[in-house]
Amino acid sequence: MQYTYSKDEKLKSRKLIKELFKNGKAATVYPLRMIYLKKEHFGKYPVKAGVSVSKRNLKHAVDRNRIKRLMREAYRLNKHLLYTNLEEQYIIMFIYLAKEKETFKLIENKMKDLMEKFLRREQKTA
RNA sequence: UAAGUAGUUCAUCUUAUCGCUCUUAGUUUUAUUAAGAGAGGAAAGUCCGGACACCAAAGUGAAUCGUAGCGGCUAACAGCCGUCAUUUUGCUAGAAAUAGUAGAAUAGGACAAGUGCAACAGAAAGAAUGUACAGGUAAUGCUGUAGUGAAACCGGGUAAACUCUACGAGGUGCAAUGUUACGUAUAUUGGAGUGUCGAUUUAUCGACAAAGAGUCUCACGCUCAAAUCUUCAAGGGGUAAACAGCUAAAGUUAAUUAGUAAUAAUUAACGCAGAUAAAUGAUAAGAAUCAAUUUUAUUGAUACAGAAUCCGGCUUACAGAACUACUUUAUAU
Repeated sequence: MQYTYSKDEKLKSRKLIKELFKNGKAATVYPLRMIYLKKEHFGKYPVKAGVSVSKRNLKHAVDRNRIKRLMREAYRLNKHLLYTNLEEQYIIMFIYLAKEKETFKLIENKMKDLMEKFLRREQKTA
């Protein structure tokens, strides 16, 4: 299993992001919220994912960068949960809801919980 | 030695594992391998000044805005340096006025164009001239003194009051702008494209007048048209895709020379981030510094803050460390 997170695995197209926010469904494990949508994106990987932190919650760019890096790191180390269990292609956006900075350990644990919650829900509907 | 003020420099470090962006080279066909590079003194606020780009000349005047002793530096500036003046603080001299010296501050042109404003006190704060006393005249606040006040007729004070003077400023910003691709895009619908005169090639040309559009506001000036066209309005769609712009630059470091200095010149070395839902990171261990507890180990903290076209400034934020200068206090000689 590769623990990479290269350009092809990132959600970059503005068009896709617009569509995601319009039609996507949400799952929350505080302080993280996941917005996801089943969508053929013709990439090589099963998932395209991005992260986002609201300017309203964290005022300084330094703090937002820090949280985004932690979230990306947590996703990178745990994405195999999604890759091994998904058969169709998805686009996902992770959003940080808290107004304070959190540690990496907490974010990683919540990320795992969130992914499991997401998988359970998708397998039920499938 | 300690504390304070000002200035300058730096602003945690090392190793391992797992990653990200760019460049180069290879493998070889779209993935991977190797090497190298990868945030700041403020990258911040967006407050000034430029470079660069476009606006169909990028013009003149007005308005508006800005600057304001003098000289210099600079691509330019509201910045910096020097200097004069004024105000002010300390010290020294002196009986004092004041002078000398060290530092700090200053939106520091003009009230001899016009208009406005001036608490309290005072008759009166600007059309001056009341009262008392004295002097003087043909006559009169004509003259002096008293009284209030910071200031009472003096070319009075006041321009971070209007105003005047001198000088300066066209506007919009890299989502500028150019190329390519996608897209039925010169889509579609509606309105307007006038009048007079002259020439002839008889449907074109030229001149004049009026209207329209553009030129940030106003005026002038300038520019813009003949039907697969121009302009105005309505109105729907689409990309926010790729490349260029995009980082070699008023560059950084060092030395020498010129200059009181800001700064400039010469020589040598270096070649120093270019992302775009946006790279420059995460985790673990150790070291360093500080604080607390306790007593020699544990716990906690390590600031302010993250490039977005690029430079020069200003302003604001900032744990701590080092150096320099000055001031104060204590100790020693």
